[in-house]
Amino acid sequence: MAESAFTIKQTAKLTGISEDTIRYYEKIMLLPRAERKDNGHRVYRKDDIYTLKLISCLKKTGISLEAMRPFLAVSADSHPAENPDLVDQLRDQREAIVNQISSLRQLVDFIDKKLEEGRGGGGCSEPSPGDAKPISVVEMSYFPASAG
Amino acid sequence: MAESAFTIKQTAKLTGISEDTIRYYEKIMLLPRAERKDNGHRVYRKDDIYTLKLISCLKKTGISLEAMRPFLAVSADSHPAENPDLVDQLRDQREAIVNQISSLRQLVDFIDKKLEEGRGGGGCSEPSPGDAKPISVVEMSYFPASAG
DNA sequence: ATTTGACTTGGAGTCGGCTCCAAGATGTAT
DNA sequence: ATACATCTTGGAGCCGACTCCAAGTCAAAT
Repeated sequence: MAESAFTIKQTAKLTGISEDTIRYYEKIMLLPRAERKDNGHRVYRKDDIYTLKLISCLKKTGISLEAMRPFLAVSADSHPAENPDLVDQLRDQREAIVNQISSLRQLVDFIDKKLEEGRGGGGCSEPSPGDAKPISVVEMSYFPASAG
Repeated sequence: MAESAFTIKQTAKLTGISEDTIRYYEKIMLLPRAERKDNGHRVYRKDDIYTLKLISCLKKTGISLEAMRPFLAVSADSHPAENPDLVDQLRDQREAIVNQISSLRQLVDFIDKKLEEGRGGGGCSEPSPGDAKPISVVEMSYFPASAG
């Protein structure tokens, strides 16, 4: 019968996202309106837990709630390839994330240099629009490139 | 004499950070109080430009202004190793960033999978407290690990 | 002398993302 | 019956990071 239903409290505990925040996500329609019991209480299922965990995962990457929508849409939709808009949004996100990764890598190098020695600078340039190649940040200049 | 001095307007243009934002950074003391001319106008030098570019770089990684302080301190301080607090903060940041990178990598995999096929899930687990090993995300389960 | 422009200050407003609260409905335990 | 817990709703408040504005200063151009 009841295929694993959870209260909002349990859901919060399972996902590490507070009850208030879960309700907030529903309010801003990041999540679909949750199923209700006769008394109006929200009911969550496995899939909802999964979605919330996905959100929590996306949050770790630092993206905004708005930017998450395509991911959640594509996660719900089992045939994403049929939706060109979605595919475009995902491609854009992918690119943004790859860039972010390379900024972060350079930052790690910057820290390592600072920790190992006591001098030297690191910078962060516009990642070349190629792809995620192993960048040798050690060779980077203080002033990467001036913004036009 | 004047070793390359810039107005706030020029600085904003050079760094891609708005004048208001630069003043704001000074107000919250993310930046040291800028030198002033006789008329009270701010003057910026090469080093200040560099610092602002570093901030802009740090912002790309998604860290908060508060979290930037150690970086800016270590960047200004030429002998960071002598300040243990700073070193600790940097280590913590390094760890956080490495974790963020692995979350982001998994996300890229998630997108790739969604784009290539039309199904499957990706998740994002707690990165094992070892280090940045090449994680084969392809093998990840839908429900990585429940939060205690 | 006055206008124009680049700047100063302090403070108010905005937006995203929560977080907290009060009032009310329902469910179970005593 | 009454107390307590668990939920509901709507709305207010908070924090970070800006962003905008009004009033004023100063310097050069007309």
